[in-house]
Amino acid sequence: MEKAKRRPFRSLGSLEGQIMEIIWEAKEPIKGRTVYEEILPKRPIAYTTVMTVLERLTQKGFIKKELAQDRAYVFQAALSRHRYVQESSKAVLLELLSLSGPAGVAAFVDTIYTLDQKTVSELEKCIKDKMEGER
Amino acid sequence: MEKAKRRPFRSLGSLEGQIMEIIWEAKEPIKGRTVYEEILPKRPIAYTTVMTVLERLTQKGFIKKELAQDRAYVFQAALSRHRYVQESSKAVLLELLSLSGPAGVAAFVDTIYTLDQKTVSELEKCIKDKMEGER
DNA sequence: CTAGTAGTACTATGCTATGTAGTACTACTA
DNA sequence: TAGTAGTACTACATAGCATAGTACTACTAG
Repeated sequence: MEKAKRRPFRSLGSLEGQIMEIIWEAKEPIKGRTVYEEILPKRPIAYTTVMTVLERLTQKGFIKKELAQDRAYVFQAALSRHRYVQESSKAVLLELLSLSGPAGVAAFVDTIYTLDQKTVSELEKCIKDKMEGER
Repeated sequence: MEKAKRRPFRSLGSLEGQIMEIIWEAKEPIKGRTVYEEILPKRPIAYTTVMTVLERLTQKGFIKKELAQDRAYVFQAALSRHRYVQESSKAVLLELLSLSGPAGVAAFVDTIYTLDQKTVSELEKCIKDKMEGER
């Protein structure tokens, strides 16, 4: 029995997400030690825990690690935040489509409009640009 | 340390989803046995497995069960497919917003346009209606 | 009225993802 | 050369999900 994984694109756990945040925030490659220090105030966990998660994120392809001069590895995003959002969006959309077709996606859009006005405006602008670009 | 569950709205596992599909498809309350029979061709699992999942879905509030005449329970959706889509959409959107603000949602919308033309058209129509309704 | 059958409830097992962390090995530095 | 920082390896707990067996219950056909 194959196990129809419902999401080809795996989403992140809370610690993983927090760490990705830090990595995205840092424009440059960042050391595990630094990630650890930044996360400490918010979440008192061990250095090795951070390293473990960093390793797992690397395996999952979310970040890349590279040997730096001082033999410490530095990590950087392999997937920009933007791209991550896109990928996960796509996964969700495809799920919605398969679940209830265009109507499902429409329901989604509908939901967007329940959000705050500012966001909606930005979206409209974005969509208009897009539409103009297409035709 | 509290564990910041990243999704207030829990998504469904593959079997769970498959079963919800069947329940949504059936317009009327449906018996466990029937669900079982419908799922068998696609996924050869035991009757009790189906019942277990049905029970879990009930506990999670996705479906309701009711005693029928012949002492068998019948199940029906407590959440319409539409509503489910909306709820999960909202969860995703909020996640996107917190992750990268309106730009994140925009990236999402962007992604919509990578889908097939038909879907996009439907969406545009839907959005236009919506916009007109608002102002 | 009794045996079989269908149904439900309860319980259990295995797997995977994730969070968490300890320990051992390595190499630089004071 | 000893201590320190870094990495790798291993381990353990928990939770969610898929899966299913067993025991108990109640209707139904002889």
